[in-house]
Amino acid sequence: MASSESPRTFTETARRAQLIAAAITTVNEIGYHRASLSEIARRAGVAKSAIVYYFSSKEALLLSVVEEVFTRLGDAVAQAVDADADPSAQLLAYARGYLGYVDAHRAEVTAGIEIVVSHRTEDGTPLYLTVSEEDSQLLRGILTAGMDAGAFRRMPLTVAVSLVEALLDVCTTELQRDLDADIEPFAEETVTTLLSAFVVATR
Amino acid sequence: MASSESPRTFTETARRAQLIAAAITTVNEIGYHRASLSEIARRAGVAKSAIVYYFSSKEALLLSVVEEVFTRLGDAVAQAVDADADPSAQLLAYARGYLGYVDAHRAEVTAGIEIVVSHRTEDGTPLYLTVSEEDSQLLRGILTAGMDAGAFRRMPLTVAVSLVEALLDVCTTELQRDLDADIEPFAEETVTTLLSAFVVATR
Amino acid sequence: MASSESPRTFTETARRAQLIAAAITTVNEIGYHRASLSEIARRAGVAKSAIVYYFSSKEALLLSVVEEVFTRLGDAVAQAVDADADPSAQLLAYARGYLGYVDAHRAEVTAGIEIVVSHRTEDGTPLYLTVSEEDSQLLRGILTAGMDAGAFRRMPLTVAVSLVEALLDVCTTELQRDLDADIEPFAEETVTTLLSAFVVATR
Amino acid sequence: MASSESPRTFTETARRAQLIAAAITTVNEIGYHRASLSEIARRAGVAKSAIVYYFSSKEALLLSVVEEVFTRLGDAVAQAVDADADPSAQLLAYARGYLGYVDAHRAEVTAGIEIVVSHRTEDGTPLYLTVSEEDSQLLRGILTAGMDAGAFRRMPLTVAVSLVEALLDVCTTELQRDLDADIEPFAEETVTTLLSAFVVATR
DNA sequence: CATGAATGAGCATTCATTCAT
DNA sequence: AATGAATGAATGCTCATTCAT
Repeated sequence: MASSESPRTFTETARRAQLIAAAITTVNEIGYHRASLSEIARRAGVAKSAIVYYFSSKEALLLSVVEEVFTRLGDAVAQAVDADADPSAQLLAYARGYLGYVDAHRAEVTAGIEIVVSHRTEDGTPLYLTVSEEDSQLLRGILTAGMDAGAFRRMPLTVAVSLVEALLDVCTTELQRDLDADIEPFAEETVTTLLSAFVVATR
Repeated sequence: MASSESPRTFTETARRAQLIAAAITTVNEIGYHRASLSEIARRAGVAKSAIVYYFSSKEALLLSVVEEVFTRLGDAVAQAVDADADPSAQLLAYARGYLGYVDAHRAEVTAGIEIVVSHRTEDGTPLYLTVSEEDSQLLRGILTAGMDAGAFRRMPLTVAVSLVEALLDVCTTELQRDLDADIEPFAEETVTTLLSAFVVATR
Repeated sequence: MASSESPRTFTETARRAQLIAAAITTVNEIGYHRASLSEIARRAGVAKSAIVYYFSSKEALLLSVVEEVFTRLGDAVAQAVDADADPSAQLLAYARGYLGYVDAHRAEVTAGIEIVVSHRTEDGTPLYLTVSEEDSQLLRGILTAGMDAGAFRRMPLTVAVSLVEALLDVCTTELQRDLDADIEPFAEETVTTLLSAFVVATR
Repeated sequence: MASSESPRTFTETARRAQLIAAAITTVNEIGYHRASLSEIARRAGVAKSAIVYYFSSKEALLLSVVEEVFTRLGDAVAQAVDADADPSAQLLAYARGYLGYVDAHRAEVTAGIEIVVSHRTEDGTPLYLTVSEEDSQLLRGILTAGMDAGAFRRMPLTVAVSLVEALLDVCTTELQRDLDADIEPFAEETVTTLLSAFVVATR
């Protein structure tokens, strides 16, 4: 069995990565709800049961994809923000870091978003509701600091978070339309809009 | 047969409306991917085969839901915009009309969005790609006019459309979390952001 | 759907009976734990899904077999006992009624026993533990009355019930070996043993 | 290879005993039909393939459990009977020896019975049919001798054997309900019944 | 001696669809 | 106009077994 607490073997790590990659490809090619175990297995060149061997269920695999993708995205963004102290600069860094990562890792992010949007846990709640609660901590910190400092227009925190996330998702939506799209113009205007929406004009 | 080219009978129209309503309820209650024909039929109080009788397939029913919902939403928005001639006023009316309709028809819109986001056509393309191409004509007109008149910040039209739609979707996303949510604060800030993003300061 | 509260249609009743019969045949031929839905369906000449259509799961079908078999067996025994008032006569009638029914309905009873012995509910408890609690009421009544009247040797009720059931199962075990066995000698000695075990010599 | 004809090594003997013990524990904890190789291996603290290495198949392991358990039970009974020459005394010793061993080795016997009752060989025949044919030799000898000597009530030998085994199984059935049950009352009445069933009153 | 890796056959179940009535 | 009956393809998953190391 592969999902125990014991440290991962070399083969296990490699196989898991391979299967996660196959899952990403599959989701991008045929969409979340047609991405069956056999479709994923076919693309990975392994038997269906190999997936269950390494992840213990289809859901676990998909959740691993999500975790993998958004952990990396979160790390990239955190690192981008790290250099700045000023909320406005941080927000800008956040957006640039986010969009830069998305641009550089189109397939992963696109699949991750698709899964997060489409997947339902056993009780029927969508995944994006479960996931994002803790993941938006950095963003919430920046927004709170900015509003407290008077640098950002004041609004309820949840509203602010939703606005930022909605704007940043413009690019990923575009990528979902076409993985090879030129998102540069979208990214540019997104950033501009973001700043115009939050940063109050200083004299 | 019910799906012929002949004009709809009274019964047929009523039944279709009833089934569309049942589909909306079902999608809201258990989500798109659990909304099977039998679940919908159970809620409508008819046999599964009745759905196929009136809509020829499950997909056709869901597509009808989408068409119904977004046609009405489009009409409401068109009517709201109609009174104004000035692009800035039109954009404001567009947003207010859109958000007002969403607020007043939460269940329909939420279900429509859920379907549009989750459903894939046979070749795997998501529905929201197929649908929105022609439906954004009004918005594109307003934005083009505004940019041509120098009232709006200039940017590529597709980008502008995506930005507006992303911002307007903040409220529907919130409703997907909780159908009874108070979206007033979201709506307010969405409109403010929208205007700040597009309308250039005069003089 | 077929498992609702509504009264059974003619077809439904017939199909259910047919499927129960097929389940009995299958269990007798290849044993409980090889009696898969497809084996049962093959013997019934229907698709696997037809079983799920009429019973909502494999377990429900098997439980229906058990219920059917033991309800009828119980009725037959109750009717046999009904004529007598004296505990000793009742015990004799009980045994004769039981063994007579078993002899006349070999396949049903054999399959019922096999299922009851082998099946486990979701939490792992065997079925014969769940089932027999209430079903032994008649027997318990007879034994209690007999012991209270001094006609039967006195012993704990649960022990008495177990002894009687163990003895009566000698014949069904023999039938499990060979459905066409001559169980007459077994039945005869079972009854003799039963009486010698319980009925105290009068005078 | 481990299953060859060559004499068992020390390690091999120990491993086999360990795996048999794990199989017994597993069957008692989760029942025969959930006792998969991986469950057994987990409880034994070894890999699944280790079981196959020592027993060549799952079935072989289970058969070994049965053989082990019933050989020991048989030996214990044989030893108990050995002291007596008189059929009545021998039957009593047989029963007492049997029930004493069962009481003292609850887990083993319970698991053995569970396997014997539930398992089917490839052609579908239950195991208890295959097993008991030769194992009842001692009992058959006692019963034959007793009947020939006029000490026992005369009846067909197979019937007599079935009756004795059914009565002795009352206690194991009780243990299957609850491994910690107090079977003393059951044992007592079983013996009484056994004697009353077979031993003819001598004047 | 023992394992981790990988498989393939089989499982119960779901579900959109077809069709006779 | 509407249904109940029945299906077959597909799904996620279990598990004994094989095998290279």
